[in-house]
Amino acid sequence: MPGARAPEEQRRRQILDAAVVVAGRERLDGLTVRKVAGEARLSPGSVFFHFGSKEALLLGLLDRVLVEIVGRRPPEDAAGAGTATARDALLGYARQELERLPDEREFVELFFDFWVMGTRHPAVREVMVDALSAYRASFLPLAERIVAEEAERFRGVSAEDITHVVAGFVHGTGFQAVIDPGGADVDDVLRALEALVPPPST
Amino acid sequence: MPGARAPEEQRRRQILDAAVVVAGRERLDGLTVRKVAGEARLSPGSVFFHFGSKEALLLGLLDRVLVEIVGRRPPEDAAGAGTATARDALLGYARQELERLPDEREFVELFFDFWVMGTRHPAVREVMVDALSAYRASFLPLAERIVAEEAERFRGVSAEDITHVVAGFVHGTGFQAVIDPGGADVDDVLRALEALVPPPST
DNA sequence: CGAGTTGTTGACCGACGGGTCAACAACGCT
DNA sequence: AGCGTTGTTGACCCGTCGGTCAACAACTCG
Repeated sequence: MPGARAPEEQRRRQILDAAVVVAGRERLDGLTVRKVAGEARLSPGSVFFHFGSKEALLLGLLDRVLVEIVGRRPPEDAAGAGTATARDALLGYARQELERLPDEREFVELFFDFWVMGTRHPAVREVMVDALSAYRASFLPLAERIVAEEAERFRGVSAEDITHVVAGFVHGTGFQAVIDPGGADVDDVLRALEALVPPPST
Repeated sequence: MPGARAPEEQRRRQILDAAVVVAGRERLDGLTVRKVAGEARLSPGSVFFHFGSKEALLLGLLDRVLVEIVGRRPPEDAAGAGTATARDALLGYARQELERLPDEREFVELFFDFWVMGTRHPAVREVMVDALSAYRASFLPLAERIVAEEAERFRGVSAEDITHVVAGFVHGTGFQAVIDPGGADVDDVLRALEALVPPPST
């Protein structure tokens, strides 16, 4: 029954919701416009009417994924400061990141799918690179405090460099967890990390 | 001209060589049996004759990639010992791993393609998980020396845990480099890592 | 009520992919 | 020489996918 209007922009939401469902089930390479349309109980033509192309649909989906992964950081870690040393806060941050992996597994997988896709796809790459940069920036203040707390030890090392190390560790461990869940115990790995990165000697 | 025989098993090599070329150019998702056949100057039917399915061809290609990435470790690092402390040797190992990324970029990209593919594909997953395990095992002796050198500091931490941390960092940084080459200076990041992981206090 | 606008549909198109297969060619063996 | 084995070819089958489009339906505005 053609013509059944929808309250305007809600259609885009409806379609993106369907895209999330389909991608959660079949991953990025299993996502087709037809499946998304079917999941949204619409015709393929309608999806093209609202998005114009599959690429635009994917970029819309990517935004959704990024909101879930990098956006919506728990508010307390910008502060993150409080009582602990910056080193403890940053390690706590890493712990928190790794511990939420199992819960958000679906979005994490999609995040990594887009990561690899961005390797070939310029538009996706740009969005991903920005997102990764924003991700590191979210704990840059902690890294700055670390550098400040032990100026001699971190001579010639910038806070950004430290965020790269932490992000590298978190993402690498995330990738590992995605292909081999239950392969390594998160708690054991984190304790190893804490032993490798000692607290300030002061 | 059908019937032009080839010296037996050399055809498989020829086809896999072509697969490497095609995958290097178009990545995993751009690889089709037809393109591989064309690159090898054979007909598609011939590829199916020798491999049976695209999946088998991909598994063959995966072996090639793994030989390049995890196999063929420089001989000196098993020793790796020599004069330096284990901590220095392990950090040197990480440095060596990151520095070869640009040179082997093609294979590294394919390695990560297979990594993500393994997330959905059981056969690929199994091979990848084994390869990652072998990768960590290649510097396990260094991790064991680290634990031994400072028993108190690493109480309750196994050498395997340490390899997970190092592998996580290396892979995460590798993924980052693949999507954003030239995003972070490898040398800077490594100096940050070295500052974060201090030498034994002895 | 009538005309224009905005959606909506599903058939359709062209391309392409994995896989099959009948025909055929080179070689080894007896 | 004759024959079976092993390759090799390329046309072909069939499904799917992104995208288009003519037809049509609801809603709006005059």
